[in-house]
Amino acid sequence: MKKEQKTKGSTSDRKRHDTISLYDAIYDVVRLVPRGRVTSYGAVAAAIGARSGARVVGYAMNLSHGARPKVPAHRVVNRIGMLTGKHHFSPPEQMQQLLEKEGIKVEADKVVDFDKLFWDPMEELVI
DNA sequence: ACCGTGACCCTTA
DNA sequence: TTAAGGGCCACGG
Repeated sequence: MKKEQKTKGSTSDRKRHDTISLYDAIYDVVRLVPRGRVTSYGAVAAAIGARSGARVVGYAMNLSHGARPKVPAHRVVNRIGMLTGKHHFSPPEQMQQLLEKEGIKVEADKVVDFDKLFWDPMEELVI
């Protein structure tokens, strides 16, 4: 895959993931999301310590289309519980369908009781 | 190597 | 209260 191109010697310890890619960490965290629960992009970003922000997480999700094992991108929503990425699914309704299949209710492209169903990866990482 | 784009989030008016 | 703008980083062309 990607090798470390150290053109600059002063990389310092900015990245904690030298051997693995940032995307791998993101996928791993997302895969940790239990069935029937949801999380947010910001939570994942914070979990991996990516100050890059939630934006990169969303971008990673976009590439997770062909990631193996399958990445439950449908369980990842924005911080208000809105299905911002639904439009990117094969059929846009697919995301909502998958959520409903897991017992999650969705209304107006928003996860019902998002606050209760919210799953913070950080809590699991602490253990 | 530079520029534009993006499944976001936070601060300020 | 709602609305708007800026900022952050990574990837593709």
